[in-house]
Amino acid sequence: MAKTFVKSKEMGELVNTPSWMDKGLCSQNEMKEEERRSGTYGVLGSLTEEHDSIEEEEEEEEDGEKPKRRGPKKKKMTKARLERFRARRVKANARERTRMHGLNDALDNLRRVMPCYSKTQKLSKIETLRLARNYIWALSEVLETGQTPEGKGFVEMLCKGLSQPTSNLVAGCLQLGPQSVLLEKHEEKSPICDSTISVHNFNYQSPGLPSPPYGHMETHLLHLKPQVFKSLGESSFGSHPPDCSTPPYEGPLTPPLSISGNFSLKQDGSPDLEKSYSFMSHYPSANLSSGHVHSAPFQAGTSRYDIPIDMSYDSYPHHSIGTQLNTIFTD
DNA sequence: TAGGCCATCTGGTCCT
DNA sequence: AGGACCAGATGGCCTA
Repeated sequence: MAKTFVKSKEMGELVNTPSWMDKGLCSQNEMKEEERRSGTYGVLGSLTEEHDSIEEEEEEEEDGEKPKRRGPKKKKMTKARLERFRARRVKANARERTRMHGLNDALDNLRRVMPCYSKTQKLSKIETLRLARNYIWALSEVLETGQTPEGKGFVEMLCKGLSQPTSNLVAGCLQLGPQSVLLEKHEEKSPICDSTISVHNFNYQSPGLPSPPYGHMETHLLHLKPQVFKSLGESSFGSHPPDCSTPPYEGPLTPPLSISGNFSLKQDGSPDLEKSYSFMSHYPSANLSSGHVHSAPFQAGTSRYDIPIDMSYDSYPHHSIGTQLNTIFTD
């Protein structure tokens, strides 16, 4: 169990055993437990030369005949200094924790405005960033070319460079019709068991949305100028896929689906992030029992994100999406 | 059990 | 001097 204690490269020169080893502890975790018990969490692990120098200092005080060292004299680490050092370290640890929590909160906020937000299937950090990049890129394409975001190319763009599970998740989310208002408690339920899903008709009419990306994929498009919508017809993203320059991870592209989104709007038309729904809740039990449920055709059954898909869309307000979906699936 | 993901601690560096 | 930021190390948890 005891792992080799490897300090960072700078600390690699130290030959002293770490304090938690001195204490006969098997691991840093045991050390942490010890520190928690003793109220010195984050302190015992901070083996430093300063720490060592305390003992040297005490030795020197006892042994006055020791030859003096050359070079810059190291500051003596008195007990008071050590206490200050420890206090500093504890404060720094707390700040670092806070900082990382802030970073994680920001990532959570980012997840919420992604087209496949789900509390039950959280995207990893790296996948969140990749999807965000793709999302920006895809929406930019919509703005520039005026092409429909309902085409396969759009989903291809979103999934570019994503891992297979994330691609499944995104595709699973986007291939469903625009229904939205789902309370958070629904998100905790299994889609199979959830029979209380309400469908919200999506007819948002413009104006004062804050800067994107807030809301549903179509909500984003409502920011576009009317002439852009005029040209929304058959998707042609697939015909000239934008150059995705630098994904460090080039996962396989997944077959595209149609899109919807996952945000609901408040009465006044502003996005209601609190009610953003989970993709897991997209599947009304009526459809699940009506024989229209299929697995997503992305290595179905091999992913933990595999989800059932209602291909009929009979119950969804946007029949065009359902029609397009059927076309895509029958390709 | 291996691998992915994550939280935390830590020391170094840069900036105010 | 102290804080922010960063990257390396480590161990826990979870899943295939």
